[in-house]
Amino acid sequence: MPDCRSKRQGEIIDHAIELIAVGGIQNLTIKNLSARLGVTEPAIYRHFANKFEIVQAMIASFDEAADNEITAADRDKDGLEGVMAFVESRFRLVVAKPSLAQVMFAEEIFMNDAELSAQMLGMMHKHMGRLRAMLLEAREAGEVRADISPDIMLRLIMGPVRLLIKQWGMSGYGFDLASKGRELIDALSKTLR
Amino acid sequence: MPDCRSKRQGEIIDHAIELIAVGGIQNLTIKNLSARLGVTEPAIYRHFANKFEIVQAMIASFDEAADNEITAADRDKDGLEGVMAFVESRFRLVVAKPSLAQVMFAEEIFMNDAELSAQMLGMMHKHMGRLRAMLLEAREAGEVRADISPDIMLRLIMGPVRLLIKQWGMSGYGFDLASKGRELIDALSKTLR
Amino acid sequence: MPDCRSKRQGEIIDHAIELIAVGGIQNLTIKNLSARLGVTEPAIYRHFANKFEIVQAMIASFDEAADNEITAADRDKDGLEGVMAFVESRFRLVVAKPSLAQVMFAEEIFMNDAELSAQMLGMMHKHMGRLRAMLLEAREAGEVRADISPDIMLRLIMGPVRLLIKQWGMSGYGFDLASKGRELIDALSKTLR
Amino acid sequence: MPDCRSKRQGEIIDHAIELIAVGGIQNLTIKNLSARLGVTEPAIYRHFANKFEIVQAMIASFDEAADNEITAADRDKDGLEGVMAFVESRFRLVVAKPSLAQVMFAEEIFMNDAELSAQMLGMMHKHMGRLRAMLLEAREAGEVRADISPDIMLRLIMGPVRLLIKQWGMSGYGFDLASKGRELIDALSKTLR
DNA sequence: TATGAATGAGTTTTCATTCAT
DNA sequence: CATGAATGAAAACTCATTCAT
Repeated sequence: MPDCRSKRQGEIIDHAIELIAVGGIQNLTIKNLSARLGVTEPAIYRHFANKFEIVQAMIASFDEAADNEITAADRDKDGLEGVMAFVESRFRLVVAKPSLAQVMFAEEIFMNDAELSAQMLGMMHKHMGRLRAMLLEAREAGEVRADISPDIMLRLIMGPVRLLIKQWGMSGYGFDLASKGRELIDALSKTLR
Repeated sequence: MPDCRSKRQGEIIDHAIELIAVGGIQNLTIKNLSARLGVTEPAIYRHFANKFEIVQAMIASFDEAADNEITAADRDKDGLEGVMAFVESRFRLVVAKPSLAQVMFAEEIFMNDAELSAQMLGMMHKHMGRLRAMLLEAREAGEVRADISPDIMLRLIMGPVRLLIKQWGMSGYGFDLASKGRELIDALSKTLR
Repeated sequence: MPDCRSKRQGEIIDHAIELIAVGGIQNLTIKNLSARLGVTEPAIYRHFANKFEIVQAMIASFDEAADNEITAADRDKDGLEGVMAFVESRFRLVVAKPSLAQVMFAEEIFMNDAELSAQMLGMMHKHMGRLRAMLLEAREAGEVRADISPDIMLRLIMGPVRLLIKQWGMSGYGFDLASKGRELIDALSKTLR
Repeated sequence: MPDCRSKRQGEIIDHAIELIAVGGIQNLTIKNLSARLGVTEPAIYRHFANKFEIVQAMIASFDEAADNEITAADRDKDGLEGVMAFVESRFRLVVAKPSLAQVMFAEEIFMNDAELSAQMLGMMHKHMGRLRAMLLEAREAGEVRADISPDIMLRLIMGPVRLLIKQWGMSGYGFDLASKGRELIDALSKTLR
């Protein structure tokens, strides 16, 4: 639903993400935000009722961004192929918008507020749920080994993906994530089959 | 070296960790800290020059805690056995002090300050370096598969470990980490051999 | 250049001077300042980034005030006449804005900060330099005695001027500075010729 | 009355003077003072009931120091000779204890507190009174010109003395005060006779 | 005579937010 | 749609001082 969001709101969210990427949530202040936008602080309140709503909209935008990155073709895939398409889309996502690397998988950033924390957790669960469904298909189709519970296998997949993306962010985007990502996907294929 | 730290300083650090575990760095204020200790705010400054030094000492304490958790027996182990002993010690560590689960692997918490950020990154690199050395031994001894680069294999191991610990923390310690940890270690043994 | 300063900034500076005049720099607190202005403390920070900048602007304003007090006519004068016009302008200045009496010549007030201290010293040197130039003219023109070095004569002039102004301030403006000033100028004329 | 003051009290006062000389009264804190003395803060309170008493004792010590600097021989002198002996003793005083240069004549330092302010003013008046008496003698003896009121002449003398000492302090003792002082005394003799 | 630990009151400054224009 | 001016609350930290030991 990018329709329910004005152009200016989108800009605010983008700058908010970048502020967090650069200096953590402590860096996300209305002052810093307005400075980046080149407006005064009260101007922000023309577009969002308060800071909470900005952060909320920001978290919602992660979901959207993730969804948009999964192509129509990918949506048809299932089983192990679907799992891998999902993982690939994560890498494409952060390569396209690097500041997401430090924010998207850092649930602890929003620990501050119970509601935001729940929203992040819900998102994580939702994505994990989608993955798990595909993984179960793969398992029934015999595409992946059956001696590891889907629960654990989920972590064997997403753990390294998240760690690689986090390290990329922390390194200041200091290596080629796309190629490292392909390597990782390759390794996952080898070990899980 | 806990000798360089007074009893009171240790208490302050413990409470600081718990404050962050509960509500993120935004929750680590001198006010909250002193309230938990049952003293007034200025009392904190008898023990640390400023907030920065508290956080710094806190990060240093992670290192110590991790070191202390690796038993003498573990230190003799090498190769794949050493890797698994390392991973096991991580689980033991957070089980013994659960609040570490939300803090130890959350490098983004300290993004705020370049120096603290570097300190966390350095710690991560140090631990990863130790693991990599053992992994190379395991590889030469033929204990692990050779078709995956040690670099990637490192992430295949620590990624899931970190994710499991994080999920345990986010769930409010809602599942048995020790048993899930054993399951994970088992799965890693199966896939990497 | 009062153009670079907003109306509100000018007010803040004026109140800052008066606070120092009444109770020294220890009396110049954001709290006292805002109370005098009838606003809350944070309101000050809309007009100055921090306390240091207030004091800096205050010192700069001394310079301006002094410059403005020297009339166009005075600027044309040179030699001994110029010197005396300069001295007279000092008296006019503090009579017009008495709180300056306790602040303008009290370099030690700003000892606290090296930069402010240097700024005050620089101002003193600048004014002394102007005086010295006129004094040298007077000397060459034979208007003043030649058996005293210009360096020392400078102090013979400004020392008493500063002391008189200081005493006026310390006395709570308890005597007629204008008439005492004229007396002093008269005495200087007699002794230096 | 140095008898009524313990050795430790004298040390505290000396360090207090130096703290002010270096960074103004804002630099005179119990913390800084105890740090210089190499003791903890409460230790100070063994020797003085509170900060106010330290500053009061410090001001009293100026008086003493000034008195001690006037030699027995000088005390016999009167008239212009007495005046000049007084002035010379001022220069000897600050040369012997340079930190006094920034404190002794800076009445505004104690503006903060009415009582201390009055104490400083009283000291100034006392010294000026002594000088005035000698100046009147000199006048009656025809040693100094009679066309300048003693009041003004007092300022013609002490103004330059104070300014020279202040400049010496502000310059970081960057010139030879003794020789400049002699030059000044010489100039005063020439102009006032 | 000194220390370790603490405190109440205050410091400068930042934060999210409001409101009249 | 945006600004200038402000605010209540809270942040980190400092200050003089106290008290048990």
